[in-house]
This record gives sequence, structure tokens and C-alpha cells, in this order.
Amino acid sequence: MAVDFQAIIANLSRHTEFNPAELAQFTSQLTWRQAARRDCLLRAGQPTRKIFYGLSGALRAFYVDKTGRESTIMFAVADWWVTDMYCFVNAQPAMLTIEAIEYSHYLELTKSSLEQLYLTVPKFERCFRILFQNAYTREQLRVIENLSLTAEERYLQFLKKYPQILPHVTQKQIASYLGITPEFLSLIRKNQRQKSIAQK
Amino acid sequence: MAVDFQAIIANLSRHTEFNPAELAQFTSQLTWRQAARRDCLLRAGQPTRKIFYGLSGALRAFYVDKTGRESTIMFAVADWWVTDMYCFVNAQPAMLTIEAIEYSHYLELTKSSLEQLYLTVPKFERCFRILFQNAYTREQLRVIENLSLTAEERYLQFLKKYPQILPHVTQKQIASYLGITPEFLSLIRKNQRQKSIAQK
DNA sequence: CGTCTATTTGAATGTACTCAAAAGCGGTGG
DNA sequence: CCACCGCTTTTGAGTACATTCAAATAGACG
Repeated sequence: MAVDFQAIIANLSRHTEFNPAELAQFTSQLTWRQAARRDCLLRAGQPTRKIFYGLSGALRAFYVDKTGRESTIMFAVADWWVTDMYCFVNAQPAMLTIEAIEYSHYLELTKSSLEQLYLTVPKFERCFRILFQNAYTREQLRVIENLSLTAEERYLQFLKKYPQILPHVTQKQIASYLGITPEFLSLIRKNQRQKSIAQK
Repeated sequence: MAVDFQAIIANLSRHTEFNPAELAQFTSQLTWRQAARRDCLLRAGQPTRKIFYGLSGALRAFYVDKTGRESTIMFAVADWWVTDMYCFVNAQPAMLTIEAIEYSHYLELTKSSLEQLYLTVPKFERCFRILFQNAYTREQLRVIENLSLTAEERYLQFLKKYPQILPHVTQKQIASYLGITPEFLSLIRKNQRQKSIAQK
């Protein structure tokens, strides 16, 4: 079966130049998979041996606290990497659950394959150094926003920042990403509608 | 002047093995500095060309929003790296301000030196890949905590997680790290005292 | 020692949550 | 393909968590 690796190759090549042999070595380690709506790629408590790369559809990583409340850590649409990185890196059972929001295609890479790649092709160190660097700065911006913005401002920021995610997710899921209740997000949206009418 | 690089060498060597020549190349790029209480290492709006490594004392990185409210992004005591990473990486003017909380020693490394090191000694890619990986997972945990815990729980978590930071910082600074007002942190502490008395 | 800032306390307020119930919409099975 | 069921969204009332403002007290730096 000929799987189309163009998307992930283009993504890697944004940061580093690879030759065909290196790319072949990389893609040989990838497993192509599909998931139905609500399928779990990773369940909290399970070993965390894989990292995922979205091709189509949408994935969601979330944490469930002791009271059962869900906090969405990230959405992964096409061309996003996702896993429970802390547990992946430290070989711990997952804290997060990752599930398909809708029918999705994705690629899977194991921790041992990735570590092999680091050793045999050091350019992958560079490539993933840059990916982690970007991931870190993105999370740091999110911390700043969580600390300094109101729920309404965070919602508007989310709309602006992630328009490509919107078609895939429910309001309830957005609320759990923003750290508010679905009821309160509904109220925020109502207020927004009022304002946009008042503008006219 | 013989500067003591043992601490930073030990820190790097936790992740990767370097030979003496490589370490010498690294340390030759470092500048040793001291800062008095309230000195700014980086001011919001300035170019962000340097990354800092704490040796003694304590540094604080914070964001000031349009209303003048400060959000502390991180504290850096001995053996912590700190900069406005987003702006450092993307060569943007700083969003954050970094200042010394107390008289401190630190090392400085420029972006161009670091990029040179990546190219001449690829092991530094590995080393910083791991540093960024850890930084990313740490920020992700903080996002989870900010979303799923109350202010009181976040405070207790902070005490548990960063005991080495406590002696260096004021309550006001802790409050700005937790995303609450100093008055409310004061109340939380009062409630904590009540509880610990009730225990007896 | 004096001044400036941090901390505490309290009252009034605002932001966001809980609980409950109705309305809307979408996926699934018959 | 339609109808039903279940989940999402909306709405509202009452509540809890956290803030603002103000003033008194305590501490720390120069």
C-alpha cells in the first residue's frame, strides 16, 4: 500500500534539509492508521510509547481530573504532532487521553524508532529540537494568556489563532480547552452576538 | 579571571557526554555577569539576543499587560536557563522583562553563539533538544494545573514543586506566578493556617 | 531611623460555576 | 431515509470563588 508521506516530509523539511535516503529511513518507521470518531489512540494509565502526526480529521488530547472534569490540552488537526509528551519522554503511564474527534488518518512513530533516528541521523535531533522549541514557546504563550486574559479574551484569541481547528470541534471541547464551563462559553457567545448587533 | 563553569558543565553533562575540547568551546562563548537587586537583564521591547543561566541569587521573567498587571512566567534560581524564548527564537523584541530579584550571578550566551555551537558540535542539538523537551513538558503540566486546579491547590502545588525558589521570592511574586492577587494569596495562607491549627 | 513596599484585613463587587430544565442538532439504527 | 435517542447548547436562578478598593500594620532596604 502506497501511503502518502508528502505532508510529513514537507513538515520536516521546513526546518532541516534531508536527502532521500534519510527521508526513506524516517518514513520506514511510520505506521499509517485510521481512527473512527471516538476511537482512543492513547488512554490514561496506558504505557506511552508512540507519538502521533495528524493527516486528516482531528484528534484531541485531554486530562481528566479526580472529579471527572476534562481539560483539553491540545487539538491536533492535519500536520500537528501530538502525544502525552511528559509520559512519552519519561516512559510513564499516560496522564492524558487522546481520541479522534471524527474519522481521522494519522501516522504513528514509536519512541524507540525516534531514538534510533536521533542516533543514526543527527539531523533529526536538530529537527526535533526545533519542534520542541516551538512547542515550548507555544505553551508559554498559552500560560501568559491563561494568566493575563479573561475567559472572553481567551475565547477571541482562540478563534483568531486556530481558525483551522474550529470546523472540527464542539463548543464544549473549546470550553474545556479554555478552562471554563460550556454554559459560560455559551453566555460569552451570546454577549458577543449582542455586541456585534449593537455595532450596526 | 577564572570563572567557575562547573555548575553549567555538570548541567549539560546530565544529558550528553562532552569531551574537554567541546566543553572549552562552549564555555568560551559564555559571559559571566552579576546583577544587583532590580537590575534588568532584559526589558520588554528590547531585542532578545541572549539566553541566561542562573548561578546564584534569583531571576524573574514576567509579562506586563496593557493595564499594568504583571504575570510571572518563571523564576530562575541556580541552574535554570531563562529568556523570552519566543522572542529569542523568532528574533522579535521581547514581550517579557527579566530582572534580578536579589543580587545574582549568571552566565549569558548569545543566539549567534548558540547557533554556531549547534553547527560545529551537533551534540549541542541533542542537549538543547532535551532541554526544550523538558521545558515543553513542564509548561504543559503548568497548563493542566492552571486549567484543572483552584488557586489554593495551585499554591500548594507550587510549594511542593519549587521549595528551592521559596526563600528568594515574595508573596506578591508568587501570586503573580499563580495568576491571583496578593490579597487573595494572603487569604489562602490564612485559611491554611486555620486548617493546620484545626488538625492539632 | 525613615521611607517605601509588602502583607493583612474587611467590605462591596464581579466573574465564573453549579444545578436544573428546555430546546436544538446530529448520528445511528431500523 | 426517517425517526428517535442522546448529547450539545441555551437559558436562568442561586452560589462560590476571586477581585477591587481602602486602610491599617508589618517589614525591609538604603
